[in-house]
Amino acid sequence: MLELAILGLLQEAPMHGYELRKELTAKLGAIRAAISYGSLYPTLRRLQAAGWITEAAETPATAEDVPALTSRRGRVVYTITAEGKERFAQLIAQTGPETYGDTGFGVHFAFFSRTDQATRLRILEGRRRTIEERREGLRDMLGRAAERLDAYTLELQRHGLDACEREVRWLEELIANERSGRAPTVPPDGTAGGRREDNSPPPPGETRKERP
Amino acid sequence: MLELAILGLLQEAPMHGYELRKELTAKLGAIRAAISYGSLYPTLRRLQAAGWITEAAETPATAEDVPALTSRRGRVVYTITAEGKERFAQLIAQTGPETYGDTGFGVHFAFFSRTDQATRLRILEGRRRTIEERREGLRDMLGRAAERLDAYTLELQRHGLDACEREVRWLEELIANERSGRAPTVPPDGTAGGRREDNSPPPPGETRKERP
DNA sequence: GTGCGATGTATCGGTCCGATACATCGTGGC
DNA sequence: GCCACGATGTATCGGACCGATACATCGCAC
Repeated sequence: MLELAILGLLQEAPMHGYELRKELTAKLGAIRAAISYGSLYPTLRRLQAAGWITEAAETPATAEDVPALTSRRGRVVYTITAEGKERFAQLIAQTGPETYGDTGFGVHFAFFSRTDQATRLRILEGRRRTIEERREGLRDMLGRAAERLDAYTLELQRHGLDACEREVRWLEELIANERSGRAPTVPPDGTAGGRREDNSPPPPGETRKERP
Repeated sequence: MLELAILGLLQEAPMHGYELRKELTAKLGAIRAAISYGSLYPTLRRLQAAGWITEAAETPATAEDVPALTSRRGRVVYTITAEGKERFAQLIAQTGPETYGDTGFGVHFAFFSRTDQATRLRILEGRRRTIEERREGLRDMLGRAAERLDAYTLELQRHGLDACEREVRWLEELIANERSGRAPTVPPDGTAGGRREDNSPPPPGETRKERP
């Protein structure tokens, strides 16, 4: 998962580790707290060994001015390679059970603007399936096995069930939007929408289902 | 986390691994999919080494009848020890940053009926604090940094923000309930509430805020 | 001039997961 | 009669990821 996220971010611009972590946190803030350096650096090492990214010591723009006295050490900038872009394309397109888990889905979704529509639809429907199953499990528990559990556990299940139902509705909306060829929901004032680089869908619709 | 959950479940009854996993899945179904054997067995080993649980090969009740021919192998039953109960009490009472994360909070909450009220309140408030911070982070992102992110990422943030707001409200309710000395919300038909063993709170109130 | 928070790179031990392997049991179909 | 199949059951291995920790630099406020 980290691999996919790193490759995706480096595709936008070369970065050093610290920056990468901040961008990662910004992009995935909704699904995970903050990614640890204990994961980040080893993964960068691995990606580099595989030839998907290259490491370059930062050369200050004004290199001639201050040759080597202040020395400006550290700051290793990582750049994605052609093979890395290929790898990203492969990872982003391939779907499996882990694509539908909480983290996997979140990461894939965060890069939906680089994903073709067929894949987007496949992922959204797979995720819906997964959540529906979780929901049924919770419903069963709250129905049949309720007397075996204490009041707090039951309340936890109820809250979880609520979240499942809510997410299924959210996914339904997204799927409907996707099928109609529209971009995802756009905020009321309409001034959003990131820079368009490669293959995000044509966003012709300005419809926004109001959220009261 | 697993350690706490296992100790908590074995306190209700001795079990073998497979059963433990099922119970774990039932109790924590709302917060995590299903715990892996790759975590369960090593943890059981660790708990046993620490003297918190004991392992006993299952002796069939009708042991004399079928002495050793069919042999009935496998089925190792784990039982919690006095030290284990002590350890559980210690783990359930101690709070820290990891107590307020998604998984940590879920596990602690699932054993709230074995937790004293002061600790319950501390955990609920800590969790609320954590979610409020996550919420503020998402709000900032959707406000200031919105133009840097694509439409899908923004939609993900919105959904995350929504979930945060919802959870904060849920926690507020629970905190209010806790302060007033009531048990957690009780389903409308009122036939719930697990067996009462040690220290769950006196549940005098039958009030249930209706969920339309 | 000095302390302190942000920036920045890096490792280590430990927890947990996913895949895999293997054995037993009951049940239903042929 | 028998056998395939799904549930029950124990177990290991490699890998992903986290939390704590260490250490160095930079800019700024006091």
